[in-house]
Amino acid sequence: MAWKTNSSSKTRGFIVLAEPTAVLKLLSDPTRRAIFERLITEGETTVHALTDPSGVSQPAISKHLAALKAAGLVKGRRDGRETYYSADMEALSPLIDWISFYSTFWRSRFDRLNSLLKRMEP
Amino acid sequence: MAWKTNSSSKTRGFIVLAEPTAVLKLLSDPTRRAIFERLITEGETTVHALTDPSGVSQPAISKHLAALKAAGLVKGRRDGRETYYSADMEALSPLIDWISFYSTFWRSRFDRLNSLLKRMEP
DNA sequence: ACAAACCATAACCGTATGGTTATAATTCGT
DNA sequence: ACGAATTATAACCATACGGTTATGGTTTGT
Repeated sequence: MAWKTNSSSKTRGFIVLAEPTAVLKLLSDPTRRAIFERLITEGETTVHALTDPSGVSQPAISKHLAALKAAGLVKGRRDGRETYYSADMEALSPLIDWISFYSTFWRSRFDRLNSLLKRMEP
Repeated sequence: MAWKTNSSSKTRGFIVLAEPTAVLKLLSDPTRRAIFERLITEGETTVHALTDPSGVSQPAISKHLAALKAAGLVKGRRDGRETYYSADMEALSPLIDWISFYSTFWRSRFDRLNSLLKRMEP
């Protein structure tokens, strides 16, 4: 299998998986994932709206948003003095691909074993 | 939505999601995820077999395995002086549930928007 | 015009984390 | 029986990380 660092795509028949490390690391922090989840469910949201019930300071939120943005998980639109952030679900692809790949791998192993057992039974 | 910390199940009609934080944290480390992937694809594997091409020391591998085991991602079977570890894909459920939940949420939002646009077009 | 609001960044800090070496405990092979 | 092999654990270390306060730059409202 071929591995590529940036995006997930099909090239010359090869299924090229992007490394899910960055996405996993970003989502593994609870506050950061909470921000991401709010952006998914509420759509465009400003920084101070995210800060309000978060329990952490505004700079903390801004740093998390910057990290998420650097990985393409969110994008920010400046409007006047406030910045509207929104989630980009597409950036979850590396993670979804990773899970899909190993789930289907495991599933096919399981299926093979199952059919083997079936063939042995009768 | 209700949140539960341990497992993922249906209780009294509620869909109860386990927190994916632990799984995400464990998989976000490249060497640790590499170990897990090897256990998926190769089945039961000993510690020194995992150590060999890993580039890190045997205690490092053992510590990673202990962490994975604590979260139920792997289980170990002692046989003589070696321990055979294997992956337990079932422990990925919290992560899969999380992705599924937010993917379908996003998908349904998209579908609603799409049908709205369709209704406006003609 | 000016104070307040909003956001990003810098500087700093305590802790978590992933790695190392050293060592102890079993178990295998001869 | 004894040395080698396998694994786990302890002790330690450098760095990464998530948080804080301080501050500066815009933009808004009055």
